[in-house]
Amino acid sequence: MSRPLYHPERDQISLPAVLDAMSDPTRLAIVLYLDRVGESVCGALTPWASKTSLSYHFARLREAGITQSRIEGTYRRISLRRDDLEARFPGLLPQLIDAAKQDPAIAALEDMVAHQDGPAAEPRRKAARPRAK
Amino acid sequence: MSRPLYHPERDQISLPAVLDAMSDPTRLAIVLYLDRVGESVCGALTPWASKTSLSYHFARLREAGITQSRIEGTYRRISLRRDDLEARFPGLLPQLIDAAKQDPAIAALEDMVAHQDGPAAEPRRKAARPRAK
DNA sequence: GTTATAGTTCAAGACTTTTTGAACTATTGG
DNA sequence: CCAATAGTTCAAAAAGTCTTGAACTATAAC
Repeated sequence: MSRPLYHPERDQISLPAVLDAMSDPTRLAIVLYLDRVGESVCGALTPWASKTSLSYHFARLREAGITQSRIEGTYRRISLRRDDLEARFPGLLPQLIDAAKQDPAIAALEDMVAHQDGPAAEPRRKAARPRAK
Repeated sequence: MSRPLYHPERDQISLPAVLDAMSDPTRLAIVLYLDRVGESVCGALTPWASKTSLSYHFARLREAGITQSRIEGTYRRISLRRDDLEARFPGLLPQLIDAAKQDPAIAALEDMVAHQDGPAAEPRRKAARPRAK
């Protein structure tokens, strides 16, 4: 877990891979969410799916070149690779985000996290509680 | 074979379905080809894949709402649903076509048909004899 | 009528995708 | 040290994708 996560080089990003990664409703909602909050962590989205399942989807986005993961302690801070995508396929990412906002099914998914009760977007380091059990 | 082929209504076109259909190199090349020639038939692309395989890919594009098939004799004349896509997801199709042109792997596939020896793009109907009904 | 052409449909097989839970690593805090 | 948290990895199962060839339908040419 300490070795660097795989990220394709800018020039290696392929259109079929990008579209394939974006063709899943969960992942489209993740991209919409990242577009809105800038940076997030895997665990912020557990309302959508299990931890394992999210790890899988985040890996697919990362391996397609859509996101980058920065390791920070036990967290992975994930964000969109806006500049690389813009360089490789100018205008594509903003266009896909725009289209996703117009698909009710995707927007509804995104709302699940948007209007959540708890502060899931920025998980607070929980002051490691006392031994209590 | 005489009943109308399924086409989703304009409002039923979903982004994940569109992106899924576009995430295959063969289908991206088909879209690029249709963008260039306007209208084509299934058999024009047999250099890329078998007849059965092409039928499958064309069905996927049609069922995602990306293309329309007009039955004309034994042919199906296939074209892009530019207006419907523009209405549903403004700017998306031109953007995807533009991006596809910048992916060497897709462009190379498209070239296979672009610079072909035979006149595969517009299969000549052998001058329908006066017998016509 | 017969034959040819354009395309679909079917079933099989190889492969890929996604979800699950259990086991695992790495880091933080006490 | 110990325990909790964040996330990955593994294997299994269910479902979906794509290619193939054979069988099929519908139209057109003769």
